[in-house]
Amino acid sequence: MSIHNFYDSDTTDQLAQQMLGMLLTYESPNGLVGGRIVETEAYMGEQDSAAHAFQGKRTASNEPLYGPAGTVYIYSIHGKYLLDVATQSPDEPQGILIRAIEPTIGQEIMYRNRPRSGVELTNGPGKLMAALGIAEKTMNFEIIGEGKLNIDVHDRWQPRRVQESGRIGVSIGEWTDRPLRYYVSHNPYVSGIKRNEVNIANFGWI
DNA sequence: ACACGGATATTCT
DNA sequence: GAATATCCGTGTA
Repeated sequence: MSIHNFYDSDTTDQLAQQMLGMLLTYESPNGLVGGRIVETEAYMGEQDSAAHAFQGKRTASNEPLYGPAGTVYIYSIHGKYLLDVATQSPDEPQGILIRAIEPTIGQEIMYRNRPRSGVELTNGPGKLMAALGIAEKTMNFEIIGEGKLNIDVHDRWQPRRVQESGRIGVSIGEWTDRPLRYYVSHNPYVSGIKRNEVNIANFGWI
């Protein structure tokens, strides 16, 4: 197995865009669940004022960011659990936050995990983790694809258009307005998308 | 002990 | 739509 993989094959912002459409799956105790990635954010490491590793900040909880490309980084905020994948070489603490998925596998299981209607199932980073049924950090330091969490880089739906914007919840430093959030234009599972932006016919896929 | 955050739910005009 | 209320793990003290 090579030490190089998708997660160090390009700059982190480029990787975040390329992840849109990929199939994310989790072999949960209740069965296989997952869906298509429709929204991501890139965090560019020590120089990025919004990143957990800004200025080299390194603690027990953000340590997975310093792991090799593809390391799972689950962290909690406001009592929720969020999913990141570390990018670039070890000790280069960049990463990508998975912000929303369009559910395609095990939807019944996910609606049981998170009893909300429609897009409310997975249209946010904490929501999608609750839907998958992940509420702990035990998968930290695993390499994505080597455990129960997987992102299939070869199984990718093609977005008609990729849209970018500033990152959500980021309000400090000069990186606040950098367009490092990416989403599938017109997809209903994108967080905060307006109803009249949704393309009900194709959900924004080719 | 305590303040706060890469969020979400609820409660209003 | 916008303004709270609440979530609880984490970092610093």
